[in-house]
Amino acid sequence: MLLETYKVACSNCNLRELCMPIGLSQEELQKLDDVVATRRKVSQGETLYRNGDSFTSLYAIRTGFFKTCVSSQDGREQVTGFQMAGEIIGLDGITSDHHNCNAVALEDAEVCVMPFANVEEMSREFPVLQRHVHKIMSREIVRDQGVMMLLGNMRAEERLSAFLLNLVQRLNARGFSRSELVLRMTREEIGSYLGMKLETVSRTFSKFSDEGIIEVKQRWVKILKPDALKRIFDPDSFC
Amino acid sequence: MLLETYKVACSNCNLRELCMPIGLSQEELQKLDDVVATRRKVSQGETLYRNGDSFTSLYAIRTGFFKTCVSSQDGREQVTGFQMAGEIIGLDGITSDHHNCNAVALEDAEVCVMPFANVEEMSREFPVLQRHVHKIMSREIVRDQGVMMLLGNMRAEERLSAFLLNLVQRLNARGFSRSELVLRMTREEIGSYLGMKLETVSRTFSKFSDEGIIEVKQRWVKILKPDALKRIFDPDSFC
DNA sequence: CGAGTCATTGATCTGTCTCAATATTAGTGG
DNA sequence: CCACTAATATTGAGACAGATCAATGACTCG
Repeated sequence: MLLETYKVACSNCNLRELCMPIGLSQEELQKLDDVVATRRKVSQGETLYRNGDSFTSLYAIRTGFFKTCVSSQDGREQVTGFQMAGEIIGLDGITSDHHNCNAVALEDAEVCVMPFANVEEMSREFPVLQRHVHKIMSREIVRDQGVMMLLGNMRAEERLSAFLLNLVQRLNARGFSRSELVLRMTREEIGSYLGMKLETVSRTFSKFSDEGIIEVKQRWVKILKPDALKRIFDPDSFC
Repeated sequence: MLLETYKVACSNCNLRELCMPIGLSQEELQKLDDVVATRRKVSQGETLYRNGDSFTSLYAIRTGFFKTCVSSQDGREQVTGFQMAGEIIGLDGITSDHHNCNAVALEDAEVCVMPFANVEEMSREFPVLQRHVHKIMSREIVRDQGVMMLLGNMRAEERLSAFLLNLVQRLNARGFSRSELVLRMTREEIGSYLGMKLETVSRTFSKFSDEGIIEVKQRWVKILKPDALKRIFDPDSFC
C-alpha cells in the first residue's frame, strides 16, 4: 500500500535545487512531474544507454554515479565525463536521434526518465523550463571546453588536481565533505578521462601523497592541503 | 534604392540548407527572418565576442572563418573550434548569460545576429525550430566528445589527419573542392586545437608530404591520397 | 579462502617538446 | 618597384614527461 502511493515527483524531490526544477514556481513544478515518465534502476556496471541506441529520453540522475564514454573503431575508449546526482545525461542523442556515447553506472543508480518529447512540449509552454533546458545544454558545452583545455594544455599533475578539485566541489554541493571522497571509478577510467595512462594516474596520486597534499588509500582520498592543489591548478580559474 | 530594398532574409539565403532554416516550411522561413535582427561585419583579426561579454545573441556565420578559444589565468590558450559559413556560434554564453570564450575572425566575415530572446520566443511557437535549436546544441556536444577522443587518445599523425579530413568534408559540403584547401589558421592555432606544438604540426605536415599523402605549401594543402589519410584516422569512424 | 580485479612501483623507451637557426611570405613605406 | 620588417613556417639536435613493459601487492566478492 505504501509503495503504491509512492509517486515519482519532482515537486518533493530532494534534488530540487540541483536538477531540472531549479527556479520553477510551485505550479510549474507540479507540471514538471508529468515530464518524468518513470524511474529506472541501473545497477553497477550496467549500461543506461549505449552508442547507437535510438534516442527517446533524457535522464536525471537521482542516485548513483555514471561515466559516459565514446570509443573509436579500433577499440580505444575515451571517458567524456563522470556524472552524479542531479545531473542530466543523454543530451548527446538529440542531434541524430540516436545516442553517440555509452552511459554506464559506476555504482547502483536510479534515474528519472524524461521522454524528450515531453521536455520539448513543456518547454514550449513554460519559458522558465525552456531557458533551463538551454542552460543545461550550454553548461555541458562550456564544461567540454574546460576538458579540452585540460587535455590540450595541462600536465599530468594539473589534470589530476583539476579533477580532484572539481569532484569535491560537486560533491560538496550535494552535502558531502569538501575534503574527503571515495572515488567511484578506477585509475584507468580517471586516466581515460584525463588523457593519461593508469600508471601515471597512480604515480601522480603517490606524488601528491608524498608531498603531503593528499592522503590516498586506493579509492579513498583525503585532501589535506586544498590550497596546494589549487596552486597546481584551479578549475575555476579560466578567465 | 537597390541597397535599401536589400533585406536581411533567411528565406533567400544561399546557406538555407546548412544553417538555422533547415527543414522549415516557407511560412516558418519567413517568420525566421524576424529572428535575425541585423548583420554584422567582422574583419580579419577582430573579435566577435570575448570571454566575459554579456550574452545576448547567437551568431550564424554568413561568410568568413572563425576560431573560438578559451584561455587560462596563466595565459595558456586553447582553441576549441574552427567555424565556417552556416555554422552557429555563441552557444557557450547561454549558461551564465555571459560568454565563456572568445570568437575571432580568421578572415573578413559577416554574421547574422540572432538575439537569443527572439530565438526562444520563436522556438516556443514553432516546434520544428525548437527541435533544430536543440539539435544544433547537441551536435556541438557530440563534436566536443570527438575532440576529447582526439586529444585523449590519438597521436600527432592521427590528430592532423582527422583535422584535415574534417575540414575538407565541411568545405566540400559548401561547394568547395574535396581535395584542395587553403588553411585560414596558423600552425600555432592548429596546434592549439589539436593539443600539440606548432613545430610538431609543421613536422607532421612535412611527413605526410614526404610520404606523398598530401602536398603542402604554407597555407595551401592538396590531398593526394585521401584513403591513406583515412587509414591513419577517419573522423567518421567513431562507433 | 581463493580468484580475479585493481593499484602501486620500478626500469626502460619513445613521441613530442624545447631551444635554436634558417627560410619563406606578407605587409609597409620610401 | 624594391628594400625592409614582422610574422609565419620549416628543420635540426637534444631533453624530458609520460608511455610501456613487468612484477608485486592490496582489496573485493562469491
